[in-house]
Amino acid sequence: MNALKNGLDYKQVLRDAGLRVTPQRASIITILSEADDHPNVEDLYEKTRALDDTVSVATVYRTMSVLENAGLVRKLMLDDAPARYEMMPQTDHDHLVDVESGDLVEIPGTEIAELMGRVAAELGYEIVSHHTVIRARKT
Amino acid sequence: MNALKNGLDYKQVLRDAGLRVTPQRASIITILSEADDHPNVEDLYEKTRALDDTVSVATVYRTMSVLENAGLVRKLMLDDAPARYEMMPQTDHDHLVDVESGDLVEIPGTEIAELMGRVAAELGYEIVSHHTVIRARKT
DNA sequence: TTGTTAATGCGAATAATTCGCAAATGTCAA
DNA sequence: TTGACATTTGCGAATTATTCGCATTAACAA
Repeated sequence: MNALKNGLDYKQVLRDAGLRVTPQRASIITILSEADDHPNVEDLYEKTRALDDTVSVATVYRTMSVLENAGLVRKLMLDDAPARYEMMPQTDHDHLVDVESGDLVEIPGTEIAELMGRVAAELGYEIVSHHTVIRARKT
Repeated sequence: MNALKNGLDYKQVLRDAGLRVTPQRASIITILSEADDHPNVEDLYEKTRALDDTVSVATVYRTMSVLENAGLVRKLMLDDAPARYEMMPQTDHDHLVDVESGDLVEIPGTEIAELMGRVAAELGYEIVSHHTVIRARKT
């Protein structure tokens, strides 16, 4: 009953990490979890406010940071825009930025992840995470 | 004789792009071209100053931006640190960040680039550029 | 050589993010 | 249940990378 759309029980994850389950965190996580785009802090702040006007921008920032460390959230740094966030996807994926429109497209599949694992292994490393960003234009 | 270590004649590239060849740009490009790490603006500014004290930080920023648009320089945005730069490599490569030490390792080879091209094509796009960052730890 | 226009240095401005602090609140042990 | 206490919060101020405005300088085409 605490499970998000992605199947994660965030309350459990927070507690397991020794973190507290606060209403602000719950609200922010709900909003991020329901977003189908990749919101930045401003987006998150505004949408969360509509649901719970006790949250401040600072808390959105702090929550993103906390959730990222807990492995629940992925931070996307693209171009020079403010950071965007997404719930850590169960099926990993990468991103393609349409350079004309600025649209962000998700690249499905495991092919990229597999290659990354192989490449890292060849260099004597084990992957913690990887992220590919392709900038492209429609053909 | 104007060719950099990577074989590019930057004066020609600048002129072809309708840009002027200024001493400040020359100094900055020399420094960046000789760097074997991936300097940020502060690094570049300090090293360039030792060679040419007419450059200002603003010009380093502007030069990086200009060179990036001209396709001579690649900007690396990793984590939350200030942007780093490298001369556009003739043999494309990606990067691996050692999460323990913060070291930045270059991943050689064309395998990644090839996969990216294929993946983009499947989505109906042609690649402008791509960049993969792997965060990993030594095994 | 000269006129045009891009490029520069300087310092101020901006924008995203972080911080300091006092008040509030989740959690755990009794 | 209650209390104690460390975490978390809101607020606004501080920080920091980067950009801008503007007057001056200098590249380069004619």
